Amino acid sequence: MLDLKFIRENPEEVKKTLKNRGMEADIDKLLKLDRERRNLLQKAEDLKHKKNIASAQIGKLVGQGEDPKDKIAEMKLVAQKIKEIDKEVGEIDEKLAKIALLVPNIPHNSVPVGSGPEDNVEVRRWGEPSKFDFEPLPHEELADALGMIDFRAASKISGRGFALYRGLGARLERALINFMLDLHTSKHGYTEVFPPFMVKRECMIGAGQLPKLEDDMYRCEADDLFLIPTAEVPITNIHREEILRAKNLPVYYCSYTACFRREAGSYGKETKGLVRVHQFNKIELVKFVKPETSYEELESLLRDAEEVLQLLGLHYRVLNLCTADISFAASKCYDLEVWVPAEGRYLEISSCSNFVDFQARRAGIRYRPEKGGQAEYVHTLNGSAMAVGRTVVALLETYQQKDGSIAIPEVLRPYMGGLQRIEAQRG
RNA sequence: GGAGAGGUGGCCGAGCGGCUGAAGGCAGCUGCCUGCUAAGCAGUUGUGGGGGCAACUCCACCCCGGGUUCGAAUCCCGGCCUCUCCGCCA
Repeated sequence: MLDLKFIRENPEEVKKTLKNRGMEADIDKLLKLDRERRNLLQKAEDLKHKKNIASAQIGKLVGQGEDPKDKIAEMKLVAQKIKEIDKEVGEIDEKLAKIALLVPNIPHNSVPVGSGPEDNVEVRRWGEPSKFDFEPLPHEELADALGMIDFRAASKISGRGFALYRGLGARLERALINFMLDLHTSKHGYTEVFPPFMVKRECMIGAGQLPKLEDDMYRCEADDLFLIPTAEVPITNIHREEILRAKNLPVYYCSYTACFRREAGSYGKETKGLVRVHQFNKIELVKFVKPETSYEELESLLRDAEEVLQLLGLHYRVLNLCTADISFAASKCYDLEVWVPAEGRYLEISSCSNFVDFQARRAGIRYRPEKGGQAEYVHTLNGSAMAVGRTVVALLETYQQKDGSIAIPEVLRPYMGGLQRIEAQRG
């Protein structure tokens, strides 16, 4: 959420942002409501002032044993009037919030202006696409042939868009999770967190997922709880409505969770394999930092994420997303795209974003500066490091051998019981 | 699921219809003092919003939402959360 005062004072910039992002929100109506609201507020406050003074007088008179009947009768009317105005203000507040929650974050000036994914700017590439002297197979075929993933069983159990890992497939998934968590906790200084996978509505609003994306969420209606679409939601909300100590900043968390997405509206896209499923595993990095450091922190967050792919020896590129492509709550966002040989293209595998004070304002996460004084909103950042399922996709396709087996990268072997290669299994 | 207790400022904790934006303590800040550190003394410190160039001033906020009242942190109703005991359970 943007500061209402900021919108009031910079309506043109906000409108420009909307245009650059290809989004809509009725800023003029917002401003009109804001004016009405302040008008009414003024009236209500004058009356309240009157009431407060009169009440104090009445108290005094009663204390002196008098009976100020007239005054009480008069105040009764004033109280009635106040109630009416307050009700009106409440109605305007609701309308105002509805619009304000739909206004996206202002992009940083280093974000390229664009109208679609084609305008994203490639920042760098690491490694090279692997070369094959045979036709590389897609991951779902490899995984099936090796008995690693059973899509048929998954759909029997849960319908389309789910995966059931078995044997070394399940082991590989677990190995990747442990490898990533170990890297971030022991080398990059993140504190591991294992949060609930179901969260309350206000957490979804705080992290900026709602009200915009409700259709894409799984919701448990009886309790109004949501299955998390990413660990970002529970982790960001750890410090909701808190004032952090400056000396404790920055705070780094990393977390493994399953993620649940309905993927409403994307039927027909990427229906095969692990690329787009309703439940997947992800390691997420989340930072709470002082405002003046957040863009540096974004760069180091990005490096922490990149290191996962580098250690796994997977070719990737880094994109600086353009205004049309960065998420609603982000001011700047880098995507990591990993090379998937069978398809001969780059696949989004991580997204690293700076939200500046946007989430913090929604969620009420502040800190007290060293010198004391006013509490200020922290800046929040997060990034995937990595989406595990898509890492499996890239890994299988990149390390496939002519005989259909998969070579296991060095760093994963300790997590695979020393195994160097995945070959066809029985059962 | 049943029976109780409770949610007050950065933290702890008093208050239980008007003199309370809220005692006291801790923490923070500012002076003084002190070889340094620690301690001590004095002062000061909540958040959000409105108006004014300003000093300033007004309004709201004691978990959230309603209600009673001229007046609510204090009384009533609903919700959320926490704790204790019983039951159930991986």
